Amino acid sequence: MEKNKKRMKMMTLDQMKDKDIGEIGTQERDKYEFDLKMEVLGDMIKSVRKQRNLTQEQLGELIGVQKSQISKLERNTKNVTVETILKVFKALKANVRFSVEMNESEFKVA
Amino acid sequence: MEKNKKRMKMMTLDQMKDKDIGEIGTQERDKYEFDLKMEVLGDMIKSVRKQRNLTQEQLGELIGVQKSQISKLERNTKNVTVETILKVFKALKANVRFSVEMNESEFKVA
DNA sequence: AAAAATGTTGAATTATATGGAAACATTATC
DNA sequence: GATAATGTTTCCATATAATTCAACATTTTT
Repeated sequence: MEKNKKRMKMMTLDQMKDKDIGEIGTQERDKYEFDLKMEVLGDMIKSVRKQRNLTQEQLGELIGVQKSQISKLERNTKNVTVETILKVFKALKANVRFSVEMNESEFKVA
Repeated sequence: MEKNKKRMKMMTLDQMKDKDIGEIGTQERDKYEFDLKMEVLGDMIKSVRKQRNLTQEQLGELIGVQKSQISKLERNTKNVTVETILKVFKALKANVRFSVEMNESEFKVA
């Protein structure tokens, strides 16, 4: 993260900003937050796809699935598999970063 | 990413370092890379759990699953669901970050 | 405003992730 | 090195993610 000055535009979601993860909320709150993240994930797919100027059908072809599947990935606030995420963004030639951080430590995963 | 100078230790995996995602490899290569990421993900769980000084059984209790399930998540190079990832790291009070970046743009998801 | 292109939805199917139980293996503790 | 604690594996059930097809809806183009 030192020399990562690659001048990037950041589209940070307000709702997604750092929050006290220590304080566990109610179950509804948890579900809400999960749905939010899933929704955002779908938005990301759509957003990147648009930037690549691809239709759902075209993206589907790249991956090997129907356009309906892409639509679902973009709109459904359902759960998703890591494999699916990687598959989609790979087709979109986008780099997926997944990291976990604790107090003082951060662990890069991909 | 500007004022993210929160002094963090980074455990970067050599194998995981930035690579040309534009150049799509063979299918075996793809699978290899996917397995790698899954393996690393498992390692992360284990690593954070250890830092929290928890046994698999204890972590399991926090989440509400058997220790065998934790073991599987840590060792299995299988696919995993986003919900599961979040659930585990939430129990570990660790913050999960997931982002997607293209050429010039980065999109924060969580 | 028709026609064509693109996106959405629902129902059904298939594949597979989640999970428990118990037996086994490994590692720590005495 | 026996005992206890921790982690692993296998077999199995259940839930649900991935996917298709086809009809429908929306948006874009002409």
